[in-house]
Amino acid sequence: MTIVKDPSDAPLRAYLGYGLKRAFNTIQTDLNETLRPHGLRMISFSALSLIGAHERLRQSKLAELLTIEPPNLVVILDELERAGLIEKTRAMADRRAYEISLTAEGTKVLARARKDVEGHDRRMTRAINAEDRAALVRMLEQVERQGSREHD
Amino acid sequence: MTIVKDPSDAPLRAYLGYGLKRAFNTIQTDLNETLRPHGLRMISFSALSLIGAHERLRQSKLAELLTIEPPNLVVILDELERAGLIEKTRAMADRRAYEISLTAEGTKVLARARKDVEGHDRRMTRAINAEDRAALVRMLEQVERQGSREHD
DNA sequence: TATTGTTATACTCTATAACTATA
DNA sequence: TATAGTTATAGAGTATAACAATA
Repeated sequence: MTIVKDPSDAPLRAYLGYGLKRAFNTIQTDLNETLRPHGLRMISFSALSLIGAHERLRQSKLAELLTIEPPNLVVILDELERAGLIEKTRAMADRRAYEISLTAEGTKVLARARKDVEGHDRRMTRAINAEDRAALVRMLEQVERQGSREHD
Repeated sequence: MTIVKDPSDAPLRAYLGYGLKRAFNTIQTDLNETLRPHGLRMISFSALSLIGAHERLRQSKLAELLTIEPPNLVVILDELERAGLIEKTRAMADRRAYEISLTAEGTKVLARARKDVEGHDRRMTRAINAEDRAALVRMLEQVERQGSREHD
């Protein structure tokens, strides 16, 4: 086991964004390795989870929840549809819109992937106790909200 | 001021990577806006800071500190050199290597940019007190280290 | 032979403009 | 006229292979 203790980047460690970027890169790499066997990546796993959590989810609503632009969601949904994990059906109320739902296969893949993601998550936060971890998640949400405010 | 309270992504809020990604996206957007007037972006500001903190920094060492691949650093340094902020001189000890240092102009730009980055940082962490903020930074470092370990 | 830095290249993520079909 | 979804495209960020100069 090797822990790098080089303090040469100390001047940057003072900024939250620097640590955030490095922690995120670490987690993203590990998460994508975790999801690859399931044919998923971070963003498509997120999409699949949200589709599983909502009845007849609108594509526009999903893009909003994922905070991605609609054109980028199209590619992700094409991927999930080709893999047989989701279905898109025209909304009865508005024939422009699509309602997205999991297929039986999608439900199975999501359950399996979720187990591995939970393992990944435990691995990444092994050194942090439950209370601190909850505080960490709460603070990250505060940072996220801070950026969506006007400079008030 | 608007705070989004839509709990529709609750199933994903359980995973650290999800919150980390969202917080990082928020910070990166704000930081890049902060740095644009200085002709810098997150990665080039980081490079400039490290060059300023080390005498005759080797290009290979800088890539390692920034955790980026050497080919990607070439582009960043070209950018900083064209802007007149850094100088590359051949190392006397090893004529393959370059030693990077700030120009007088680079020193000035770095000082000005750093002030704005500190403002950005205070803005992003306004809702978090000093003690919690220190804990946040420490936990992010733990997460980063966790990923660089073998699965032990 | 190995290492420093470079070139060329490719893949992912993100963002915008312009289009289509419906409303 | 406006909205839901799409197509095409472009810009970042990141990664690898192959090369030149030097060790």
